Amino acid sequence: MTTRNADIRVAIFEDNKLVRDAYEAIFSGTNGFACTGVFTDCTDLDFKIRKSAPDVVLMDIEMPGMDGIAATQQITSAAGAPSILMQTVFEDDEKIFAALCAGAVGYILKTSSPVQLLQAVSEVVSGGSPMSPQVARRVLKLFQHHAPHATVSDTETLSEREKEILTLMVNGNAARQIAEHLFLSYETVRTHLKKIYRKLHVVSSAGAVAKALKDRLV
Amino acid sequence: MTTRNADIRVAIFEDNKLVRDAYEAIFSGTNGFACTGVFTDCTDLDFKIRKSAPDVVLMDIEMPGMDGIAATQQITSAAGAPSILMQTVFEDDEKIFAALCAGAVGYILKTSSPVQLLQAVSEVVSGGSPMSPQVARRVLKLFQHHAPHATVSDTETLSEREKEILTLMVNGNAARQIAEHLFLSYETVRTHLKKIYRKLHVVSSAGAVAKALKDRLV
DNA sequence: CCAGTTTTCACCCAGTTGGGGTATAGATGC
DNA sequence: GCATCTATACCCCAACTGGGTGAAAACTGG
Repeated sequence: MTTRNADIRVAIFEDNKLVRDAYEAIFSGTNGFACTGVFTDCTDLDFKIRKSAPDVVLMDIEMPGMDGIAATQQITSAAGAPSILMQTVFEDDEKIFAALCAGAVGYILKTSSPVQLLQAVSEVVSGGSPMSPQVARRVLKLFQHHAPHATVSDTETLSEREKEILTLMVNGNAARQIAEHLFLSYETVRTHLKKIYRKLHVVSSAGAVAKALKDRLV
Repeated sequence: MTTRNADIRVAIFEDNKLVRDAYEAIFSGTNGFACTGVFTDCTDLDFKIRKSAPDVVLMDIEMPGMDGIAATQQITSAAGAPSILMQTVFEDDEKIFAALCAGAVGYILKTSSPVQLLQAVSEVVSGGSPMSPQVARRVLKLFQHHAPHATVSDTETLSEREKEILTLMVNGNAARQIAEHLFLSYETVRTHLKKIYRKLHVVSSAGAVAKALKDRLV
């Protein structure tokens, strides 16, 4: 460490100058924190990370060139990588999902106060994942069912047998295999399949499988 | 509503008497909150929920008889169900995962202070998902681990064109439709499909769709 | 007991699918 | 330049699929 042992080393990736300067001032001017790098984009990303050797990277999710999500993926793929705290102006389910999949450990809004920001970074260092309860709820929603189309009404019109057959289909079985598996005649399985297609408003096995997985019918 | 309009109605499920009484005291004795039900177990669960009509259910994750996870599942499966805030003594990855899958919207530790507890319940009501940064990190870990199977190696062997065609298939298109959509000949699309099947190790469109969705290839 | 639903099975038929070839044009790479 | 890859396109053929119709057995709830 080149800084005092208690200092948390923070690197900032942010394309907006006003925000960038504000962040730099906050971390540079607060005891216990050190701003070891301020960057406007992700070119030479590996070099910038090595040079600033941060404990925590504050990463803007939207940046020109390589965006924050791609950068997060690249940074976290290395061994001993720093923790990455994403920041965004507005919650966007898809982006949140992508950022967390990419390996970000926390998520804060740009509307957070300086105190909240410092606290969030501290929490990241001590092994936490700070995020606003609102963002946490969104993450949970994605987590609970990545595609919550929730066609409950349709699910329930499917009989037990039909769900059973749909499940087998999702697991890659063709009509003939399903028949063998359930000790049914091939024609019976086909009859079931036709009814399933009508109920799900699809016209092919591929469509049925897609609907089953997207709507969590199985 | 039988209570003042600003009051948040809370129902408590907790088998330990000391904890139970403490919680009741906290919610009964704080302005803006009303404790509308205190229960030691989940027998007659539906009745207890209907009777107490809570906005938020504070649910112990471990209880004799039906545990808090099963109870959460039952409660959230009904329409217009209350939000459920889980509480536990110690973080347990599996239990956290199960509880959130069951539909809990938040998660707090029993070591939380009364103020934190009240704040957590308030956050639930206003659409948030309160959880300690430590718990959030665990959720994220499970989330990152469970959700993105990301068979990157296999995905990347699919060419851009192949991914494009696979996406169209997932969206319910047959070979003929894909051909029209991409201004390709029917036979060309079929050639692509055959290559996709070989790469994904499947033998049908249904299998390809299942793999694409399960492994998030599209 | 009767009506309705589910489950089971069968046949017909046009169209599609999956597997196997073969081949040409363009891009990439050494 | 030559190898390789990708995208494009076509052919054959057996098998499967999806739609329709019909019908019997079993169960469900009045």
